[in-house]
Amino acid sequence: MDLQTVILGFLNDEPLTGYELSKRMDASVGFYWHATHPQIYTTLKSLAKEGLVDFAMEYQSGAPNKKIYTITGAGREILLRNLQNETLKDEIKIPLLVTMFFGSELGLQHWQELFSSYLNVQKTVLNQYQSMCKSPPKIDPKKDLKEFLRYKTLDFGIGYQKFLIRWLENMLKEIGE
Amino acid sequence: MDLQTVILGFLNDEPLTGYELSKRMDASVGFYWHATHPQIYTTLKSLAKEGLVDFAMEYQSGAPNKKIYTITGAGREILLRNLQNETLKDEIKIPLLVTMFFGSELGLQHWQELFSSYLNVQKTVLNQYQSMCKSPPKIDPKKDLKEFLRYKTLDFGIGYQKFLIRWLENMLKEIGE
DNA sequence: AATACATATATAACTTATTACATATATTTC
DNA sequence: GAAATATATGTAATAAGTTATATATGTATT
Repeated sequence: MDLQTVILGFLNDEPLTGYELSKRMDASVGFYWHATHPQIYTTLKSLAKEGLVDFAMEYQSGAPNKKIYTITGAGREILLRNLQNETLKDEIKIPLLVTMFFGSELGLQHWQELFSSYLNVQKTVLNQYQSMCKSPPKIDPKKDLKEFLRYKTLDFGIGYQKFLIRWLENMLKEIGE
Repeated sequence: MDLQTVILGFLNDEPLTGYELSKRMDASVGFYWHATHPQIYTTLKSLAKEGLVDFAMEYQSGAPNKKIYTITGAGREILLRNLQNETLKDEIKIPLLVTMFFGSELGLQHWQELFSSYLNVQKTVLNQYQSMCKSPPKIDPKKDLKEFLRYKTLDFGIGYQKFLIRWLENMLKEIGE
């Protein structure tokens, strides 16, 4: 999995500008695959060079011009091939755990503060996820696989946050505070 | 959090060669912060240049020579500073979720196979984690914060794997197979 | 004797990602 | 009226990470 494939995936749904792509990512896939805007703009440029996407200029008087990107036939082929051959090797970097592994010298009080501020952040994230989907819909995977799979990525996020929050609360109980 | 800090963290415990460092990482921190060996060797080189680590050659007749790295006083200072100022921004890349978001065209059967092979991998990982710690020890964080925090990183891994496995089993139930 | 695997180190070429810089307008808030 | 924020696009410099290649030995297996 790489950013090229992620961008092709979004453009396979609808034409988008770099800016919109960036916002879309932040609001969905971004939680388990993040990219900054310079990365997105440079990747779009190289995708265009490879003929996997195309773009149309939308000239705006007053406001800055837009480049609206669309996926090409070749792009769709590459997208499907990449999704099929995906090796599913996770890359998970959780600095809290690394800090825990090496940071016992920071002392108990530091850890109480760190865990409880991290807990607050994670509760906010959970609320964000839950507000994206108030009532869990009953989607039949046989009827609408796309909606089903997309809902399930959110369901994963909610489940993960709940696990994290439980784990942190238990941690705080054990170290006091 | 960066690789420099991770390496300094290990060397703060004991002197190690690049190779040993690589093995240590694979067996512990590697699960939530992975690095390849070329990365480790180049980072050690730059740490030495900055005076944060030092090394002694161990000449071996027959076997290849070793470079045994130790942390310096400056290195210990930087380590503690980095751990204190850690911003705890997670970077999580889970290609399965990205593939789910864009890969509905792959069809139900593909998904059944993918989820069940991913499930097997995750069960193996859980077994690995559990074999590292057969009986959950009762560690008093007030008495041995280091051992407590290190155990808790493993506890996190076990909890995460259990969540993942439950989620995957539920998924397979919902899509059949 | 040959193969495979573990130990041990390292560079080169390449790809990816981050941070800082740079510009420009519209709308909202104080 | 000023300041902040959102929209909108990009480049440059740097840092980080991957894959392939290179060398060399010990031990265990077949």
